[in-house]
Order: sequence, then C-alpha cells, then structure tokens
Amino acid sequence: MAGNRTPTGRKISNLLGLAVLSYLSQQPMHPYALGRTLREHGDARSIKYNPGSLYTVVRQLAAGGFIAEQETGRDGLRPEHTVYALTEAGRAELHDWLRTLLEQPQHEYPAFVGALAFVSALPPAEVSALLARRLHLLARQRAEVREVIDGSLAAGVPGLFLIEEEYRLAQFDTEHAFVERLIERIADPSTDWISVWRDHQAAINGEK
Amino acid sequence: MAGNRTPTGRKISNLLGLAVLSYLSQQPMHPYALGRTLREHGDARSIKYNPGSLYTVVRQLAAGGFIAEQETGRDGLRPEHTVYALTEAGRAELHDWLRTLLEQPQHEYPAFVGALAFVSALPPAEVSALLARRLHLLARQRAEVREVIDGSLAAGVPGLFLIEEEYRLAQFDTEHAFVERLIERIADPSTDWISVWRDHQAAINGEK
DNA sequence: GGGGTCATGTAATAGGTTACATGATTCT
DNA sequence: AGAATCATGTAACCTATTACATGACCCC
Repeated sequence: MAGNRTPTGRKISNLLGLAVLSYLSQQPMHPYALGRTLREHGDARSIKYNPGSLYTVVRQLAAGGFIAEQETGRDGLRPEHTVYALTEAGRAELHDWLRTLLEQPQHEYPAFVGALAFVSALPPAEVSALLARRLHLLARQRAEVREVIDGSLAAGVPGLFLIEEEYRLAQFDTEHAFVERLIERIADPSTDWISVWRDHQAAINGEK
Repeated sequence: MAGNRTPTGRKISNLLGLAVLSYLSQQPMHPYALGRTLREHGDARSIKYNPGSLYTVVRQLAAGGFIAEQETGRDGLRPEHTVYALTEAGRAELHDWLRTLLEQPQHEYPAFVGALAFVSALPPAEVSALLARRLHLLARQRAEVREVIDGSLAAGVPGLFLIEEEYRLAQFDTEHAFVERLIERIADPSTDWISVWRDHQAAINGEK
C-alpha cells in the first residue's frame, strides 16, 4: 500500500516513462542512450522529450521498482554511465499503462480549443485573417508529416511503426476542414454571429 | 527589457491566464469569482481549471503588469477578497496571445499518440480488444459533447460561443473513424503487420 | 443549534524545464 | 591544433497540484 502510484492519479504520469519502459523491454540501456534512441527513432515527435525530464523520469521509475540499476559501464574514456534494466514489475507496468492509454480516451486541453473559447475577444475580420494564415501553416505541417511517413516507408520501416503519424495526418485534415468551414461561417450573414459578435465587442470596448 | 515574458518561451504559458484576461476585459473581478465564472460558463471544459493554479496565474499576471489590484472588497461577512482589473498592457496581451494561438498551430503531445507509438509492445489481439472498447467510450463522450451543445443552444447561448465544442466533436469523429479503420487493418492479412508484430514480440519476450 | 456546503484563500510538495558543467571525439 | 559537436549528467529554479484552513450561510 505504500505506493507504486504517484499521488497524482495513476503511477508515473510523464509519458517519457512509457518510452523508457518500452526501450528497456528490448535491452538494458543507460539514460543517455535512451534519449538518443528516442530522438533517432522519431518517438520524440510523439512524446515530449527533454533531457532533464528524462533523468527525472528514470529516477522515478527506479524509485518505483520498475527499473533497476544493472551495472556501471563506460565506453572508451567517455563519462561513466549507469545501465538500467526492466524489472518484472516494470514489464507489468508497461503493459498496464499501455492498456489504459489505448482503451480510455483522456480529456485533454489543446491550445487551439482554449483559443476558440475566447475568440470573440477579437473582431471577426481579424479572426478570419488569422485563421486563413493558420490554414497555410497547417498545410505545411501536414506535408512534413507526410514526408516523414513516406521517407520512413522508403527506408524500410514497417507501417506498423508509423501509426501515430497517420493519426496525426488524420487530425490535421480534420482541423483544416474545420477551420475552412469556420471562416465561411464567420462570413455567412445567415448565422446570427455577426450581430452577437458586435454586441460582445461593444461590451468589451464600449463602456469605460 | 526586464520582462513581460517568462523565461519559458512566450509570456505566461498557462492558458488559465487567457481566461482571466478575457473575463477581466468585461469587468473587474476577484479570483474566486473568476473560478466560478470559468466553471459556470463551461470554459473549464476547454482550459484545465484548478483552484490552486488560478491563484498562481493571477499572481503571475499581476507581476507582469497585465492586471492590477483595484480594491479590496467584501460581501456580507464572507472573507475579504481582492478585486483585479485589466490594465492596458493586459488588454494588449490578451489580443496578442489570442492572435498567436489562432494563427500558429502548436505541436502537442496527446496521450493516445504516445500510446500508438508503442502499441507493438502488446500482442495484436489484445490491442484490437482494447481499441474496440475505446470506440464505445469515444461514442459516449461524443454524445456528451453533443448534449452540451444542444442544451446550450436550447438555453439561448449563441452558436458563436460553442465553436470549441464543435471542434471537439469533429475530432471525436475523426478519432472514431481512425480507430475503426485501425482495427480492420490489424486483422487484415494483406498488410505485413502480423509478421512484423510477431517478430517484435519475440524480440521482447523471447530472449531472456 | 448542529451539520453540511459555499466562499475564499494559503502553504507544502512534487514535477518538469532550463541552464550549466566537463571532458572526448571529430573535423578541417 | 583549435573549433565544434557529442557524450553524460547535475543542480537550481519555476510551475502546478494537492492538501489544508477558516469562517459564513443555509437547512432542518
């Protein structure tokens, strides 16, 4: 009962920990190598990577008994490093964590949603212009993801390891279509938006 | 030059600050009232609300000169409270912040994306089962959002203030379709997934 | 007139990010 | 042989979350 769970919700919350458990399930490694793998393997596009956080997470995982110090090694005259290995508890945790993440949608708070909630603080014409510019940037990012996928496939990476990128692609498309439609609706006089918007702007700027 | 920007990137980063600036652009308020508004107005579905964080953010905004202590009031014999008002700098910050958020897509890290990146750590049959269950949960959440929208419209809230919820709806639909398709692809023998998956599982569990 | 919930906020703690440090290789 | 970059990690700081505190109001 003295906990393999952090006070906050479920166990360790930083998803970097999931990556660490997964890599260690294949072979023992030291933290720096974990970070390199994360970058080279492209998983840093899916999980926020930050060297300092990695060491924090490794310490947390070790404290929880999910990974264990295996040996202290050294390559050439490079600094010494501590190699960690997955424990049985760690393997169980990896599986349990993944199960939860795959099964249960999490309520999250993307920045764009927060911005949309307060969009009426800006005048409609300006919002339309900003959104139009967003469309371009979205298209560019989408193209980058596309390139990552195609490049990886060409380099022989199996599609199984590119599912996240395809998911991102789908999301980009949806957002693009939504924003396009939103721009239209802002201009559409058959919605009541324009008048509501004007009133709201008056409430903000008018009285003073 | 001594900063209206936090060390970390751009200004204040917690989106709760955006909500505070927006509310204060309509009228001065004290922190507790800000929190109540956030909940009642439903914006807590778009921006993560936590009472402790609210006070932190208010302090940050005050330190940045974006809001200013206006008076200290009291309702009945309830505890005293400090009323804050938006400053001119605060109004500018609100607009600038919103512009950035609307124009520039942010790279974010949803939990599901992280999970997808490591999905091959579980056996395919289990993944399919988990994803099937996810479909149900997604449908339920989608229905809840739908109800929020319909209920609000029926209560007279203009559509302009429900854009975030519609965006969420679109995202739910995309994710649902993607997961459905993903389940099919896992079962589809014409992809190379099954064999790749088996090899990967062997690499994880086999040698030991 | 006592028990719950609301109003208002503070303090302690844990988590995450930035900045820095040091020596080894590699490149030109 | 000097500059740049890689390898490896530590430490300080900032942010955010949880937990707690205190007194009103309200209800029966």
